[in-house]
Amino acid sequence: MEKNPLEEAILAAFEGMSAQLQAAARYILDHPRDIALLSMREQARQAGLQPATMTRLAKHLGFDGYEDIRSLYRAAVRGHAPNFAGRVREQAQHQKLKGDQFLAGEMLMTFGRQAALLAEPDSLACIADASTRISAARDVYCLGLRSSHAVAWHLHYILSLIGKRSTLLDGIGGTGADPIGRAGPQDVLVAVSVLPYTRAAIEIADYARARGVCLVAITDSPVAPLAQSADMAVIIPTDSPSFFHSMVPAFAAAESIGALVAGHGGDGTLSALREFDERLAALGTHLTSRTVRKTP
Amino acid sequence: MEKNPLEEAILAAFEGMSAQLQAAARYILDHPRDIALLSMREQARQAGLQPATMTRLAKHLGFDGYEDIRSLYRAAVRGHAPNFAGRVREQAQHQKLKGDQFLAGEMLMTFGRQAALLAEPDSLACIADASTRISAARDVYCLGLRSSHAVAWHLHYILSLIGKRSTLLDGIGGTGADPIGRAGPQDVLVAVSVLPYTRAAIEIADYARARGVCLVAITDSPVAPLAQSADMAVIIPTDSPSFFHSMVPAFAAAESIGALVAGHGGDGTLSALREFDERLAALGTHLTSRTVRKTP
DNA sequence: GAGTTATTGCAACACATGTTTCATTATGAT
DNA sequence: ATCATAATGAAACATGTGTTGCAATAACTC
Repeated sequence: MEKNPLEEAILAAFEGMSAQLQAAARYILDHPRDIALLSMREQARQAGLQPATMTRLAKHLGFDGYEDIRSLYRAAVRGHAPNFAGRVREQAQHQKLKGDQFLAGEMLMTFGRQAALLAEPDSLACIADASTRISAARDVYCLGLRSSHAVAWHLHYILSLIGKRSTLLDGIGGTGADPIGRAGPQDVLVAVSVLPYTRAAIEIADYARARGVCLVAITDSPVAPLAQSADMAVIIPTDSPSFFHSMVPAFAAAESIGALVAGHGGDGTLSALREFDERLAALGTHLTSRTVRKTP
Repeated sequence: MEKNPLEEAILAAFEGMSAQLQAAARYILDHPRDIALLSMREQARQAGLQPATMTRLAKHLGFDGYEDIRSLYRAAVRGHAPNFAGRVREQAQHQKLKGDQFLAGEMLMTFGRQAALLAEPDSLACIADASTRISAARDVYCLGLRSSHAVAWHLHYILSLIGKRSTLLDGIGGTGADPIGRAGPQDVLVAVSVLPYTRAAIEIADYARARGVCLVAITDSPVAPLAQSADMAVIIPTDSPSFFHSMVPAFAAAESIGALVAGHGGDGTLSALREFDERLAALGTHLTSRTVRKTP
């Protein structure tokens, strides 16, 4: 059944309602989405009721007016969260989380919603398309500047791990764009860029495109500069309750793409991972114990 | 991304639009659900545009008015399935989603669940505690190697943005641990490390602890090496349907911590952000146009 | 630089909105 | 049957809505 914020409240008060109020309440229970979408008068029309009845029901349920009910239902449609979000909200309210923890909770719930958006079929198709292009490429170049750097780096790291020839265009020592000079039509450039778009990223992407490199964009809108010139784009949300645009969705998309490319590799990936492990073991890179060491 | 009935029509007409029309079009593409839920004037307010612009865009796209567009988007929301996660599963079953998209969908749903775990009160308390310690610190050192690098880098980036004295211990040029030699009890080291734990990260963390530096760990278990020696630890999940342990939860935690530190800053943060903007503007780092550039 | 066209902001307009009030009707208790 | 209370429909009201037209500004062409 659909999300219905007032279901319990209405069921609890239903018996004590008059006929008209019950009819209005029934309409709300049966059409939660229309409560969000239609005006109160249009709802009353569709329910065959007087507009005043809707307002009266709202007051009967303890609200100031019907606009409060519509607002609640709009939030439900807008939130469109999986069940865990509702649970976290209730918990937050009951425990009276304050300040820091409230904001952090809001941010994390936003990340959850964003992950859900990315899990929708058209986004999944884009992620799969991107991974297919990367798997087919001779070389992969990963580009992300400023807030996008972490995303590009992460994808580069995963691809390197699985033996894919990946190059990070990160500008260290002023050499950022040099490697792209070797790229051609058999290669892929994965460029990450969100508002505010960095000029250098766009220019490098244009240059690569001019060389016939396949451009895969991870960006925040279909009309963003990168998306318009890309061969394909993975569109990610960046909205956040905080001042900072969130890079978590882009990071999640990049990790998903990297994992899919790994899955394409078959025996080659397995052997690359094995070589990696042996190399790191020889260099003593990782602790062999998973847990506590004695304090030195 | 969400259902967007006019995506193709907008993309096709985008280049021929004026600046204001493009901004309105972008708002529609980026907020399809709000198109259904909010009045045209409220949308214009949120987009920072004139109401007449919304009507003009509608006419530009061949409609009689903006109400036609809203009606289209309401229909899209009305047709939307109730439970997106359930819908993806059903669709997968009915349409026999191919391997890539199924795995990507599973990963993204895992990220959503992990976000929910991090949104629970004990995790939120740790995130808040970490942010409080960082805010109180004279200097902050961010450390994350290999797969943890992106997380450390992201936190470092946010802290730098808001004017916090942050240093990334990244080992470039073999100088990774050098800056920690200047650290003392007034400083914080944020170290990120998950299985397989890198030896260098643990050793640097130990060194810092020996110097009295407050150690904040972002790691995958309360009994991980880092957590055991840290002053406090943010425990993040890393499980993933893919071969690769996921760094998305750690990334989300780091971003949340950074945002909370920003919120502690008050006027200092605002002026730091302003200086940052001015510096970047002076250097021409970002594109001034949010949307398409003419094809070069 | 001048002229033309396109764009834009603003104000006015007709109409819709949600709420409140009043008069009428219905219901319940005695 | 009578009376008091609750419920109901309709109208009035203040405010918001989407659209249109006008004047000013910007952009483009010659």
